[in-house]
Amino acid sequence: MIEAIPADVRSLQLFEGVADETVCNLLRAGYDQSFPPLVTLIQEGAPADFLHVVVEGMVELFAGTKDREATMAVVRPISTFILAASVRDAPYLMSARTLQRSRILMIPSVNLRAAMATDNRFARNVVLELAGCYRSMVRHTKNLKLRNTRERIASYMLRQSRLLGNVPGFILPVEKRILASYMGMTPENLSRALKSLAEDGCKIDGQRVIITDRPKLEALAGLSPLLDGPDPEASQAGVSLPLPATDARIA
Amino acid sequence: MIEAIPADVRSLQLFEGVADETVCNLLRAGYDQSFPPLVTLIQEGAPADFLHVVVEGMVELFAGTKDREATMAVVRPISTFILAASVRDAPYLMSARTLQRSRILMIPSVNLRAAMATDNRFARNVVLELAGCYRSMVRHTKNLKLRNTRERIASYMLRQSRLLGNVPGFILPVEKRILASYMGMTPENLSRALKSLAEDGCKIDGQRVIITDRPKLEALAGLSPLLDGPDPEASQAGVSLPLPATDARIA
DNA sequence: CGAACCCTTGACAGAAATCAACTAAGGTGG
DNA sequence: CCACCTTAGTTGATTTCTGTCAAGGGTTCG
Repeated sequence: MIEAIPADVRSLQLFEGVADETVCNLLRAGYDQSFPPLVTLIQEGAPADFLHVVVEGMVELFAGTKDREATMAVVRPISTFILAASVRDAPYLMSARTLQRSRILMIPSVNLRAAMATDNRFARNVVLELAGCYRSMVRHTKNLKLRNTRERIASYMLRQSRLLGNVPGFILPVEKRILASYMGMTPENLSRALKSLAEDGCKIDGQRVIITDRPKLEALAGLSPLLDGPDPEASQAGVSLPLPATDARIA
Repeated sequence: MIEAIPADVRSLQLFEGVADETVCNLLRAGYDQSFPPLVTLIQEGAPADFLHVVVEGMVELFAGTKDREATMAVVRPISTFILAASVRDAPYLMSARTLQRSRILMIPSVNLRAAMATDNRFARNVVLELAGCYRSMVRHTKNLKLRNTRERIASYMLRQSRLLGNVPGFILPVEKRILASYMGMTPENLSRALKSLAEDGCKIDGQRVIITDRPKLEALAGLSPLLDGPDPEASQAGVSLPLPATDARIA
């Protein structure tokens, strides 16, 4: 299995500069599995026995009470998730389910912590990764508190555009109902708000998004590098397309 | 100055089990200063040159756009803040100001990172601290997304009560307007909601809070260990009184 | 004593959730 | 291949919630 995931997983920021021995030990202890869509990988509240890495596919992190549910992030390759619970040996605070057929690498938390103890560079990489996750969550929270729905949507569209190289058009990477939940609104509200954004420089047709008036949209979003970040930083940066993916840009 | 902060700072989780030499180096490189109330310690967007530690007093972390502002957390002794920006050498995502006269220990980020490189135990402590901060922020976000205003307030009151040992009565640790901002609502709304909570088992008179019907209040809050956490975990766990403070409990 | 400032209260406007109905697309099984 | 079912998305009507504006009480501090 080490041979099966050579470049992709090895190129994780988490493993950058780390001794091959450390990485190999982690990978040997881990499991590499494929899951169909809509499989629950993690139940919030369960003990965090494994660090998860999305190698292929797409995973939703969500949380809920008995009658409500909220999407917290969508993780795309190659990224880790629930690192914090793993290193603390604490219960998961979020559940995870596959949105597509996904290939997941699972590394036992025990081995993760052992690797941190023996390999200082790896420990520091974990620090950087966690700090990125933290900052990503801070941004998300700031977004929720400081912007209203239309502003959140506008900023999301601009962020997507930037991730693809400031393209004027792209395809939404996830279903709208998930987007709505991620941004803290109902699907109905998202639908209406999307329609109304046409007046502010952003037209939506199905999954296709076209930014028709960037300055106007930026004015609405009140775009700020502190809220939206010039850098992706974290692996789980939210509901985003972190890579200039093959077919996401449409214009 | 090392002599001036022996037990308190040394007892930080961050320094637990760390070699005296590492700690001394960090403290020698740091500055220990007192600030009057309402001094801005950190401006969001500025480079993170120092890790900050609240030794005495109280510090508010907040974020804002030009016309809006939101309290993100209130930090009380003995706790660190903006650790994530420090280790990543990235701009602060939040501003910080003193709410009371406060004693702040500032450790240069450069030294922090150097200590991580030379002392593995310290690096792992940073991991744990950051993971705690992350989880704390996740909880805060879940709170915002999954509960409405009255539920958020009810759960806050129950959490405060628990931190003081499940006392039925206590004094609010911060001004209501800050509480309101922290919980994502306007002061007017908080005021009205607090009044209405009398029907649900929680009476408020000025700064004094008395839980009159705990089961009823818990039912309203939908209290769950995953949302509210049995453990404080992070140093900046929000707007809370993490210690059984001298005069906070009133009943 | 006056000036801020926090908090509260009321009236109102605006935003968002809810409920319900309908369309469209994709998958299943006959 | 088609009828059927499920589900995402949209739209409209309505209610509920929340923010805004305005005013007044109380406290602290110079």
